[in-house]
Amino acid sequence: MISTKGRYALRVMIDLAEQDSDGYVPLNEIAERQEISVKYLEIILKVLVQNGLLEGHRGKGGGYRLTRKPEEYPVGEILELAEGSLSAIACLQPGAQPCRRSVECRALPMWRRFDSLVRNFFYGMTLRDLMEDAEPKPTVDTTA
Amino acid sequence: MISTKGRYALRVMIDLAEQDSDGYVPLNEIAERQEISVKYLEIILKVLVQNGLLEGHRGKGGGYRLTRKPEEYPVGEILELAEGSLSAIACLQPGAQPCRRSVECRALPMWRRFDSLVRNFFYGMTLRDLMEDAEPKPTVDTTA
DNA sequence: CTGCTCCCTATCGGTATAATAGGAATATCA
DNA sequence: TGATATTCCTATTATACCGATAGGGAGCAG
Repeated sequence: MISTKGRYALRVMIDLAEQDSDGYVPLNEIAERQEISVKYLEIILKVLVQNGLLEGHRGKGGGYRLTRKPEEYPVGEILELAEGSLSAIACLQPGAQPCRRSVECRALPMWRRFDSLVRNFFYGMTLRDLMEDAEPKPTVDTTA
Repeated sequence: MISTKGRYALRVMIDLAEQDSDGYVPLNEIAERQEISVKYLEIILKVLVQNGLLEGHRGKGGGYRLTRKPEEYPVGEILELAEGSLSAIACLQPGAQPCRRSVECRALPMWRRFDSLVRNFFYGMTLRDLMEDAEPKPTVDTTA
């Protein structure tokens, strides 16, 4: 289950990518656009800054900005940092002590395959892809 | 994140399938084999019984048994019942009121694709597949 | 030095998770 | 009839996580 942390993080990153301003974008602008509390976003963005995905700048004229081009951000990286982990199964959490029953566990191979599937899905997609993923605007006015 | 409910439910189902006894298998036997508390399993199995995936029989000689052949149980069905939902995203939970931003949400198409991926994965696999999924025993003694 | 903005720590109510507990209902068998 | 085995039902608990709020400190610009 992907929580608001991952989803909000992604929305902020997309928002920043779409502004494509060279300068810093203050968080209150982003928060307003995305309709999310500034204070909550601060917490979420913290880990992204610490890991170099974002650069934060204090003071007047400060804000956040991307450190890479959108196509260089795998979605999986953002989600994994914001969520803390992408593993859907406790047994497969990095750093988990291997469960005693792993040898005989009939389900483990499936969990592993699932884990790969999830990882490949999210790491095979970048911020850029999401930007282009916008619902196509209808060329004909459907309100007619 | 798949919790113990889903994982335990699956292990019990596999256990039952592997016994392939025509009769009822008492839960304490399963619990012992699987090293899970009987009382906790009772709770988990309840919903599987209510939905007809298992049949429970009380009294001496009672227990649980499968109501179908293993190949007729999609893994997804078991997980979805035990977990309550398979949706990884709150927006896509069945019965969720559509989020106000769904039209403009850049991430939504990806969440939808992810949801399908997960569903197809788990519904495209049956208990039988898991039984055959056992780690192949090494033919050469690797402890040498 | 004033205001803006990120940064850090703490706190909180609510809910879910992972159990545990006690007993009621039901079936079997002697 | 009664003893025993088993599922079924309801309640309770401790712990942790989620989603968010709050207050203030640190740094930068004008």
